[in-house]
Amino acid sequence: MPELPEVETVVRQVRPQVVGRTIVAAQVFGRDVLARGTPRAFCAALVGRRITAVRRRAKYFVLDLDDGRLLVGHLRMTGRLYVAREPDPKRTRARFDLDDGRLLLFTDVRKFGRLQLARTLDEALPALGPEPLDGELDGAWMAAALAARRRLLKPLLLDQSFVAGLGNIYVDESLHRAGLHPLRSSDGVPRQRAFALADAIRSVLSAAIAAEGSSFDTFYRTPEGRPGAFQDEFAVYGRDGQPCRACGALIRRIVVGQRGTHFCPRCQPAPRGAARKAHMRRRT
DNA sequence: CAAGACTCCTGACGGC
DNA sequence: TGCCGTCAGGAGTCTT
Repeated sequence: MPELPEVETVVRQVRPQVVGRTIVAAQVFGRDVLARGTPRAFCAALVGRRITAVRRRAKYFVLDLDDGRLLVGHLRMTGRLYVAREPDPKRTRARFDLDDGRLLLFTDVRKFGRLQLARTLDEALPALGPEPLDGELDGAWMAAALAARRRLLKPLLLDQSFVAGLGNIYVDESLHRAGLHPLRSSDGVPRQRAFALADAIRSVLSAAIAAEGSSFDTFYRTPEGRPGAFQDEFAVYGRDGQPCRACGALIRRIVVGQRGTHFCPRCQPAPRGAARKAHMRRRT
């Protein structure tokens, strides 16, 4: 699903196609496309605006407009943002006609994605943790941040107010690279492992961006229409029952916080009592 | 503060 | 073959 690497790929590929272009018409289709405001005001505010930049914050994409306002969107599960010559009547939730005759489309099969117009990023976005690739998220930061909380690693890393941009796939992959079990408590992580986790997050995300993201189902495609390639490098995600590429033990899948969670029982040793907890969760 | 449940939505998939 | 139940998952909200 679109996480940081996928959104970064979208932004990089859409940017050269729309920067400098002016929106000559805007339409919104269906309910709940907009996180805030009315379709009428949204569309009226966009017509005539020139797009001056395209960027990413966490899993949000941001289009800067020449009047200083921002078009902010989230792809959630199945959203796509891309430039096309022809509309996609079935899935399109918002359509922006550009002055070169092409269309900037926001499509979304499952309709969880949202758009909004804002004057500042702070106005549009909830509280977000640091960007993993901006330098702030280093070993020292991670060690202090983990120690300051008492939460299971898996849901903590999914929490966007802790670290921005990670989703289910890259949390599982990062924990495996760091040798940390998803059910471990954050305050029990040794300092050395916290440093390893910071490194793991950065290296997994960088590798995934280089591969243009992950496509393991029919949903995520780059704006240019290609699947990503990082699914070929998954160490644990979706590999339950298959041997760990590092040690040969069979990858396991459990549910943590209502999320499918994949790990290697040998590379990521369980904390005390974790097996019992997982067992009880499955029974209830 | 932590954590679980629930909600939104629809294509894909397993079972019979 | 075809119908139907179940699942997946980001993030907000509500409850325990």
